[in-house]
Amino acid sequence: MSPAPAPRWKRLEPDARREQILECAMRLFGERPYAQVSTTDIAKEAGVARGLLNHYFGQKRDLYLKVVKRMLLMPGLEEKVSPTGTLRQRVERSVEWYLDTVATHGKTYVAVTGAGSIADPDVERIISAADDVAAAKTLEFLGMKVEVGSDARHRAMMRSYAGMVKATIREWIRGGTLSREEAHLLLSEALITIVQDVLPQLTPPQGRADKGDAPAVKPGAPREKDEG
Amino acid sequence: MSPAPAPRWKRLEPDARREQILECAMRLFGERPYAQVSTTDIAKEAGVARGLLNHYFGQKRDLYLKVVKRMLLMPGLEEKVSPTGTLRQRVERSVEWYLDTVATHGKTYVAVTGAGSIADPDVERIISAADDVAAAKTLEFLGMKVEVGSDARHRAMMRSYAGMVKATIREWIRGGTLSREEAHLLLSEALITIVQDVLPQLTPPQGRADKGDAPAVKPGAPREKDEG
DNA sequence: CTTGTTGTTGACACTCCGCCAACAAGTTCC
DNA sequence: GGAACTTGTTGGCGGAGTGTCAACAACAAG
Repeated sequence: MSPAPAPRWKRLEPDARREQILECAMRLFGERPYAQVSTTDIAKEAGVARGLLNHYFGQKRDLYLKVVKRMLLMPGLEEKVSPTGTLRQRVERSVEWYLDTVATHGKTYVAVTGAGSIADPDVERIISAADDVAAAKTLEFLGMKVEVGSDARHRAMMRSYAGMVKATIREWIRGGTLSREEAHLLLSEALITIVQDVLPQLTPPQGRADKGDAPAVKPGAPREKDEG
Repeated sequence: MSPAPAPRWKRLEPDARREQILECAMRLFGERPYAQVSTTDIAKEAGVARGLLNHYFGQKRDLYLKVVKRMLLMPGLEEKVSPTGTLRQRVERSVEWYLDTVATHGKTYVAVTGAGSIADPDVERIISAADDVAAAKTLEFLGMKVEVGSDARHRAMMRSYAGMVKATIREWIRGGTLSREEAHLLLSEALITIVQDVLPQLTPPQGRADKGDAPAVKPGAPREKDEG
């Protein structure tokens, strides 16, 4: 009889194989830090040869970059909530949405965004870019669209705020030293202060204006809606 | 003549050699991330054999731990400023002092504390402990000494705030996307909000108190400007 | 079955790290 | 001054991890 070739390994489409490897890598990188995950581990987890990782993703760092990108790819904020209500209400909905989104990713989000990450300019660039996108969406949702002159500093301050967001989520997810309600409270109050008190104090690009002189958004009097 | 032995290498006291190696390690770890600094580089920089690093510091990670400890060893806050004046004045002096202290360390501080660090539980533990010390000093200086019941959550929130502090300093030191004055503004306003609005809202250890029950400052009723 | 395409493998070479026995600089004692 | 001892220091060995590449095998087409 024909001795049923009994293939020693299965042959997959490049996209399917790529996806499978990526999922295994995401799982392992979420369990332990970058340096503790060897390419051999990932290959064993995926049931393939180690060389295949390099074939599909190049260097180990490139594979990690793909994991980070996948992890930071979140559904848009503007699709879930509508920019109505007071500034406080919108801020609290934004924070709520972000905590919900992070909760689904859990440990991997903390591992990817936290200090427990790889020290690499490319990784930092990607995370920073993702922070910028989230910051822009949040600012637009909050009705803080301002002129381009001070946009760079606005984004810088939102990146600073993102640093607290990550640290807070780490306290919440990992050790449970903060409850979800406490994290929500902290992040909401801080964001309100930044949007309402700090950003308007920035001196405009041309000429100096003292505190509360002529900011794009006056403190305590946030504009209602300007996106429609 | 006596053939001048011509020693091929110099013999140092253990403490002196340790210090010399540590300084070289601090310099290199400040220039590029952990993984990019090989023990061979440090040994070459110090002009010693690579094995000597292991002899004095154990593993490479242990040497990095020493660098982090040295970097986070800062002069005490309470010695420089006295806890007088309004809350805002004390907060601004605290921030001022911290920015001054960090400015002297510069890049290395950013490299050690930022996301561009090693992913290691020990390192995180040390950084977290240092954050706790700084947070405790700051809270005490600000006169926020509270009962031990909610102390754990206070420290957790201060660690969250520390996340923003590091991110802000990174924006200031690295790219210069924020000026020192802007960093000062952001960190001061945020710290005031946390100390004044957020921490008092924490539910006491025994029994729950709803929002606005008896906090020091009610949410939604922004504080009066106490700066002039 | 033969041929061709290409997803996949296994081994080789290189780098980096921890370990350790041997070595030498400096000290003490005679 | 020289011998013996202490100990700071070296250099090489072996293991682990990674990138590369030619050869192989699974599958499709002729």
